[in-house]
Amino acid sequence: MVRYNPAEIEPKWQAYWETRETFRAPDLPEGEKLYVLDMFPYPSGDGLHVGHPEGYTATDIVCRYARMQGKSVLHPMGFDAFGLPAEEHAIKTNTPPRESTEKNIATFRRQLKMLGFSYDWERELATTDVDYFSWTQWIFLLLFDTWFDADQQRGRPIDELPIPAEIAVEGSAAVRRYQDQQRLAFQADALVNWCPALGTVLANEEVIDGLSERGAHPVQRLPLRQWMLRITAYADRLESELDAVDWPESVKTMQRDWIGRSTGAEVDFFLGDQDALAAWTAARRETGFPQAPGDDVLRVYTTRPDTLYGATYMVIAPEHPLLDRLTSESQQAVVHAYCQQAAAKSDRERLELKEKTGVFTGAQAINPINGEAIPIWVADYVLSSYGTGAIMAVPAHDLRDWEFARAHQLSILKVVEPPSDYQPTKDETALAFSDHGVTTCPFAGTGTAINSGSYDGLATADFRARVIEDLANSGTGQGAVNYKLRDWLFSRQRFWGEPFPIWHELDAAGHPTGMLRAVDTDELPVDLPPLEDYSPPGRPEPPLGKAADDWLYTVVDGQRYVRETNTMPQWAGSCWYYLRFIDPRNTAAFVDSAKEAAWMPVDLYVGGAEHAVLHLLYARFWHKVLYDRGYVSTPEPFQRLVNQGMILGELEFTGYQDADHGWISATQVRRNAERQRVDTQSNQPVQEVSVDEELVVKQKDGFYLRDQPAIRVDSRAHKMSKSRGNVVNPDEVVRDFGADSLRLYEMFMGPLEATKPWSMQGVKGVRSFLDRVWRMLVEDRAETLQLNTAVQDVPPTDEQKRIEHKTIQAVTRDVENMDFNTAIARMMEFVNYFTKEPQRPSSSMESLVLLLAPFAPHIAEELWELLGHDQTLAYEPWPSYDEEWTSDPSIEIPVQINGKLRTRLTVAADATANELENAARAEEKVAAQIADREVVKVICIPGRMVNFVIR
RNA sequence: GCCAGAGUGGCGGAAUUGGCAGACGCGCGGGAUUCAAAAUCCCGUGCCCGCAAGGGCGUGUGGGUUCGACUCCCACCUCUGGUACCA
Repeated sequence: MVRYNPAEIEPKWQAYWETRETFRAPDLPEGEKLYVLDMFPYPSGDGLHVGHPEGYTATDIVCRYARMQGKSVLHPMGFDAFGLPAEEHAIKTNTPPRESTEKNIATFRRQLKMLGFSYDWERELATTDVDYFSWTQWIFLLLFDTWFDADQQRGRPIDELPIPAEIAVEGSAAVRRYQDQQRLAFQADALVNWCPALGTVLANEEVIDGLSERGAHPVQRLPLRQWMLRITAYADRLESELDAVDWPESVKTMQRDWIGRSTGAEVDFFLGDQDALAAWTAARRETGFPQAPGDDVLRVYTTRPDTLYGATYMVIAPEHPLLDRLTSESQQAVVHAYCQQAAAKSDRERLELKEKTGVFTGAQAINPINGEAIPIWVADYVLSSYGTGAIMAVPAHDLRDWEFARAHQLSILKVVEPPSDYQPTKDETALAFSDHGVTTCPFAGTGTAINSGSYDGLATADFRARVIEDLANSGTGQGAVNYKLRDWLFSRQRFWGEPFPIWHELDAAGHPTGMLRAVDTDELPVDLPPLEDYSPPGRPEPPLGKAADDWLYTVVDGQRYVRETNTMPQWAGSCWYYLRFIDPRNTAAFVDSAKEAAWMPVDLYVGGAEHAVLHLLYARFWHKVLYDRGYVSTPEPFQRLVNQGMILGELEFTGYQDADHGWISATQVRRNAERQRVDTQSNQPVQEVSVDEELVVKQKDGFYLRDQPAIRVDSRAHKMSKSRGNVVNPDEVVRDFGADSLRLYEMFMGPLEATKPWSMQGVKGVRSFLDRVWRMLVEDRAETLQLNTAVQDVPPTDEQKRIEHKTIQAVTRDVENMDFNTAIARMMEFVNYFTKEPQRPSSSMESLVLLLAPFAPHIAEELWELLGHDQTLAYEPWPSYDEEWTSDPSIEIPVQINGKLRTRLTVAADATANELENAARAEEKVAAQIADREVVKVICIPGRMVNFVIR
């Protein structure tokens, strides 16, 4: 008995591929190239998740198919291995994080190899490899050496930065400081999440609702010197160049929303007395609108400069630099108290309290459009980090300003008349109020100007254009663009990350002077130092501060320096790994230009949708800098992107119970505003309870408890999680069913991009398909491996030939479209047909084996060998089909009467409309139905259908 | 709230362009084989009425366009993901 035994044949073929280097990619592509990339995994201690092989199998099929079509394929794999879990493990066990990281990588590598993916393992890399992060540091230095030329819209070497004369005269230190301000990698104070109880700084994702994820300790926001990357300089290009890539529209939209480009104007409001206004106005007319606002004005950004006449007050953020100067003596106490309170609140808390709080500063500013003085308030609904951190409030035409004005009795002046047929939006009506029987609400749309002096009667768009021109002429404003995108906070107070290749200059007393020195590129890498202990430092400082002095300090040319002790975030390594895969062992460059130009861009990039914004935006940013500086040949790194869907746990029945464990029907459970499930009658939260399948019975509109037919339960699948206990382990699936079955099942579940639940029965199903494939070709009752006697070297019958060619056509088309589920269904049909055939032509069997090979490569290689071949099938030509054999000579078509199916008709495939109609009329059933009725119309679509419209 | 995407049998899903709804698989029912079981093979399987022939109803809900709608249009409901005062 020679049964299909994946445990035996899978390791056999994996060893074959490895020893013969079957999937080694050439340095340079020969002929048509295809670069297919998987989002490389973070090697967690839990090992591979069944979600990983979903995308990996899809790309593997694409690659194996492409090789059989004669393309040069680059298909690498590596590990995104810096990260928090390894550092936490290091702290707990006081062992270097590299140890656990390497152990985890070994597990991942074993599991990936066990699944038979056709990676070129010679190119494997981990972001934690010193050879790799040496070049990450090199790229950081390139960012450090680059400034963004806004006129040319590209990054240029810092040497080429024009130095203003007034700075040049101040000497070299001033020039260096000026340069440092313009670099793409620069330093700034930014708020960090400092957790005193844990004695460490936390990443944003480690803070939940203002408490630490671990231990739920309070977290404070502290300003700390941080490295930033000037991604905002590239905002325009990051947005517009999305047009050129073949990505899901939803991902492009998410990136555009994240970048959040808006256009409007910056306007200066004079801060002096009315008496001084004339002089200021005259001066501005002379000098024009200055680059920096100066102390005598409050600069605002607005997208609606057409509403300038409706500005009745101004608001600045609590962190605004002018706040102290603006605050009048009498208001000092309230303003101070307000700012203290605002600072204590986390961003989230600020949002949760929806009321618009704020206090008057005591100061006023003069509106340049009409010379009127309006009060300046401070309120935390204005963000310091957007625009200029100050706004002109137009309560009549901005919902937030309206709410604030209503709460603080500030005046509201209408300056835009809505179109006559305008219906207020939901949000607008929600804010309506009635006064003396008149109801008013804000209007945030566009319309016609009123109460706006000489601009009255202008449409919003025209007003906008005109007023921007007028503001520019008077030197009080100019058109401006703003982005929601912020500069990228690039440092972490962590050990397990890439060290920055930067020295800080120290003065005689050992204090930093603020001057920086880049590590020479020939001194890279800056490796991580060994530490005595990995526990948090207990101060809001990085753990690298604990390194030995010989790592921390140096002296160059008599000048003493201390190392930068922050490390880079996990995103850094994943920003450019796709380039290193092209030339992973190069010691002279991060990638050889000829190889880069030959392989780039990545033709297909597959991974989870969770990276839709950050990873993909950061990588595109780095790539554009490398492009500007001439190191890569394409403006975009990833030509085509596909997101694989999430794999959920097995389907479960979920019931709901109240606090006393009484059942509540799912029909009366809703999510409240906080996304908690509550009983709609009592408004009390309910508990989710998993219900055994046995206790559930199906009724017409859903599932109900067998014992309590009034209680409906939900039937759904949940995310896999350790706590829910529904995690599927790929090792076990391979042990029980084999890698080919796992691969095949992951592809058979449904469309690649869909979210879908796991089913172990489904795995069993595809395994029995592979068993059937095996028995179709193998004599399983024989003692030794031999071909099934039904497999014979005979030409196929016409019918067999049609099945074969139709299958090749369908599978080819489906693989091209990445519709792997239907491709597998077509192969199942082929096997269902041929297992019933007493004679199975070996040529047809070979076609099926080749079609199956990308999906289930181990069994395919084994059967290929059995069919008498002594070479791998990895480079065998993909089966071709003949159009002539993909259609049947006669077909069955439906006959409808008034659009309802009445009967079917077997006709020649090329029957004309006339022939169809006559054949249909001759059909007994049809004749009976149309006999005494008037036939109004007959629709005959050759090859499709016939429809009689009768009265 | 806003922006995407989705809703088809008991379950996963299929349906080139508006043209036979439910391919393929799971599950379930029946049968063959077997001392028996596993495995395998064969038949059936959307729901309702009917012994059957046959008929009616069916792609989240309500409406519309069309000879004909899972597919196109309008409104709504539910779910999933993203986002959150960005002036």
